[in-house]
Amino acid sequence: MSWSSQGGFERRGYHHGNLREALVEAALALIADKGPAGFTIAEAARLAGVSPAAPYRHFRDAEALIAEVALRGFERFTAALAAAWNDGKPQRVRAFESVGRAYLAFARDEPAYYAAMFEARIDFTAHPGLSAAADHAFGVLREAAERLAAALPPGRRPPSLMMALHIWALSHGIASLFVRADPSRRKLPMAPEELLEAGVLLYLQSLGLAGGPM
Amino acid sequence: MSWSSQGGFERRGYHHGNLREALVEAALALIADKGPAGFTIAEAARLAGVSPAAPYRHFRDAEALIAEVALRGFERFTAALAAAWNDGKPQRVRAFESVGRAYLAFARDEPAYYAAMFEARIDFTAHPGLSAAADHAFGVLREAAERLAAALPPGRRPPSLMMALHIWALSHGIASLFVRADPSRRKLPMAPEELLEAGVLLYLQSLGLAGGPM
DNA sequence: TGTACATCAGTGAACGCGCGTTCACTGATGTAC
DNA sequence: TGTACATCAGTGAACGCGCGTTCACTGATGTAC
Repeated sequence: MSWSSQGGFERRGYHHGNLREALVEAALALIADKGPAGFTIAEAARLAGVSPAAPYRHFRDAEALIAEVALRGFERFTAALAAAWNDGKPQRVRAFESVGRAYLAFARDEPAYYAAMFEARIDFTAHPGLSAAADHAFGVLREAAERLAAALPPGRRPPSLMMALHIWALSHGIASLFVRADPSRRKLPMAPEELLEAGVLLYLQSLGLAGGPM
Repeated sequence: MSWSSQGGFERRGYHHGNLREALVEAALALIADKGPAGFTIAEAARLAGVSPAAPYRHFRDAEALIAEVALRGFERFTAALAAAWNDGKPQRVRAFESVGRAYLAFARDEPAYYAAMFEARIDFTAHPGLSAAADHAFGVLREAAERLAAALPPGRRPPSLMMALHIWALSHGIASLFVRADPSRRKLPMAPEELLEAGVLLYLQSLGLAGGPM
C-alpha cells in the first residue's frame, strides 16, 4: 500500500504539496493499527514519505496532530449523528434510536477517529476548537432529547439535558465495552445495537415517551 | 516519597525481598501519573530501586506487569461492588443503586487500577485469569439484577443478563465520560452519582421494579 | 513578458536520550547430610 | 551444629534502536515591478 498513490497525495518533487493532509491520514492509519499510544511523529513522517523534521512545519508535536485528528473526528461524528437524527423524521422515537445506532456505527467503522477522540487522553483545553467540536456532537443529542421531551405536556417534561446525558453515557458505555474490536472485549449474547435500542426504549418508556409493554 | 519506607518494602541488601509487590506499586504510581501508555519497565525498576534488568525475573514484559495490575484491580473492583450490593440488604433497589455508586467511586478513587483494567488495551486472552477476574466483577451485577428481577412474577421478569449489561454500560459510560479526572472531561450540571442514580431509577421503573412518578 | 527577490516547505545530518533486552556475574538464602 | 552445595534474585555493563528535536541548508513557488 503506497500513500503516494492514495487519496491524491501525489508527491511531486521537493515540496510535498499536501503534507498536512498526508500526516493526518498517516496518523489515522497508525492509530488504527496500534492505538493512540503507539503513534509517533517519526513514523507518521515515514508513512507520508517525508523527512522526520518535516511534520514540525505543520504540527507542534504528536499531541497536536492527534488533536487535529480528534477535531476532525468530532466533526464527522456530529455529521453522522445529525444525519441519523434527520430532524426527527419520519418519527421522533425512531429517529432517536437511529442516533444511538449511529453512535455505535461510528465507534465500529471509525476506530481511529474514535480512539483519538475518547481514548487518547488529549488535553481538550489546550487545543482550541476541540471542546467546541465535542460540544457540537453532544448538541445533536441534546436537541433530539429536547424535541422528544416537547411531545409531553409542560408539567411532565423531563429535563432534556439529563436525557441527553443518560443516552450519551449508555451509548458510550456500550461502544467502549462491546463494540471496540479489542481482543479483550467481552462477547455479547446480542448485537450491541440491540442492547442499546432496548435500553433506550425502556428509558423512554419510563419517561412516558415511548409506548411499550408497560 | 520513598518506596523503601512505604508498605513494608524495606530494601535489605542484595536481594530486594519483595520486588514483585514493589513493582506493582510502582506501576500503579506511574499509571496514575501518566496513564498506561507512559509506563515503562525501566522506570518502574528505578522507582523500586533496582537495576533495569531485575523486573524481568518477575514479569515477561511491560504488558505482563500491567496485566497483573489489572487483575488485582478486578479483584478489588469485585470486592467493592459486592460490598455495596451487600446481598441486597437492607432493600434491594437501594442496594442496587449503591452498586452503581461503588462503580463510580472505584473509577474516582482508584484511577490507576481503572486505567489498567479498561484503558490499557491489554489482550485479555493472553493473560490467564484476567477474563475470569473481569467476569467475577460483572457477576456481582448479574446476581444483583437477577435478585431484583425475581421480585416480579415470572411472566413479567426482564432478562437479568440484559439488565446487568445495561446498568454496567450506563455506569461505565458515566465513569469514562464524567468521572475520570482528565482535563478533557466535560463539566456536568450535577454529580455523576446523581446522574447515574436517576438513570438507574428510571430504568428500573420502566421494568416495574421501582416505584416512581410514572 | 521577464527578472529579481522574498517566502516557505521540506532536507538530511546530527545530537542526546531513554528504553528493551542480553549476559556473565555475584551475593544471599535455604537445604541435605 | 557445621559445612558444602544448589538455587535463585538482583547486578551492572553493554548493545542497538527509534524517537524528538535542532539546524543551516536548498529547492520550489509566488509576486512585485
